[in-house]
Amino acid sequence: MATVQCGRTIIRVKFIKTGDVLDSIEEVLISLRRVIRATDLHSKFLARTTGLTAPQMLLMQTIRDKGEVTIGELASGMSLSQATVTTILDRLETRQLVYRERSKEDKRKVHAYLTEKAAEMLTSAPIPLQDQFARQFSDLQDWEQTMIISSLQRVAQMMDAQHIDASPVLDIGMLDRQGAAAEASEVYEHQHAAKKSK
Amino acid sequence: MATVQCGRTIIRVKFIKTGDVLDSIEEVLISLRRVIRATDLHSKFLARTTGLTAPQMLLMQTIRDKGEVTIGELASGMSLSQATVTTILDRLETRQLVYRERSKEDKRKVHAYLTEKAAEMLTSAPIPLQDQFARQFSDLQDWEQTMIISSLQRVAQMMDAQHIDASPVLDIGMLDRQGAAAEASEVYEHQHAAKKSK
DNA sequence: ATCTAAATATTAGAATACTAAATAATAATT
DNA sequence: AATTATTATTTAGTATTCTAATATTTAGAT
Repeated sequence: MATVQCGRTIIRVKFIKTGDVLDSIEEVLISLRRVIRATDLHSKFLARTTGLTAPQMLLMQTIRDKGEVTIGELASGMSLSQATVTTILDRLETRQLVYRERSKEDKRKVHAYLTEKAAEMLTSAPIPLQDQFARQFSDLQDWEQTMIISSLQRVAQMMDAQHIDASPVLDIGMLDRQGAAAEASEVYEHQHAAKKSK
Repeated sequence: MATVQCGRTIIRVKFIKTGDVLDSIEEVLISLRRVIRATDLHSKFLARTTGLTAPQMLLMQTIRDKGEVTIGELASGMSLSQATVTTILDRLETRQLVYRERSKEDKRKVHAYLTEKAAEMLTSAPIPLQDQFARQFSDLQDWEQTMIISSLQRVAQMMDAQHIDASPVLDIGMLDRQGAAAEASEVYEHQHAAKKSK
């Protein structure tokens, strides 16, 4: 019976030994493909229903989330070239979903803003995948929600590990930051120091 | 201390109560975005290094996996229109990565095949993301690998639940199908019957 | 102050992806 | 035989994405 400390939380685990690591990886990849495919189909659905394409939608969401952003920030944030962002913004601007204003501090920069219309569209837009997912997710038990979150964070961390040197272990303690209480009953030595990225 | 049965396996869990379900969902979505973004960046990288675009690569992989496929099967399998598949195949055919043959049984149908060149390219192609991921994944402990797999399968299942009526709970027993042994120590009543999709 | 270099956004041009509609060929049905 | 359905292609139009070139502004150096 293994026991592992996660922040102030203890998890005691007894689990099967999977037959082959390669098979496990294959299962992970299959699941990931399924997830990615589902989101892919979803964004196609959104494109059909809203008349906006996925990049357009994503760009608007990014503007909403980041507030006053420049084109360059949008480009690097979305991993696109500035030219691409410009053309997408052009299309959004002709639909009056976005407007641009040159910065007063640095006249090289241009800020992008959402219009009222766009803000409404984003809030009132159908987000069936997220909604449906959220509904199902909230029906799960706490331990399962926590498990999923930590697993996904771990996977995400491993995937953009290009930028990270050597922190192969998820900071499960992050789960604890909501301020929930937990009592320890057993402790497993944590092999790697937790480390925040960014 | 909650205890849950997963197939023949028992997991005993004591975990924090996350503050707010909405926050949890937000964390899940953020992680998913990170994962999807990582794979997205990866396919861009592949496109740069191999000279092929992501759809082209995916199409070739699909042909390899499915064997003798028609254009329509490729289209539905990849959720694209036949026209799109046709044009992608056109480009692959000019590069001599794919060839087509009209079916003898049903002359409306056209089968797509990989050339030697393509098969080689697929096997020898750099798959650094998967490799890197696989390396890190295999370094994880068994319980963590299992946790990640079941979490991902659960998420994937919830995401394409459009097609599924009402089986909101992951068939964790699937994890057991490798034939590994496990001893039970406690049992938590499983609320939902396991159910295989497809 | 002037010149140079860097940063920033846009434009232009090209390749790809995607869809819908029309077309053509074959198979199945009546 | 005639009609209908299936399958793949072509065509036309829009969107995405990149690189390279351009213009403008800012910052730094002389």
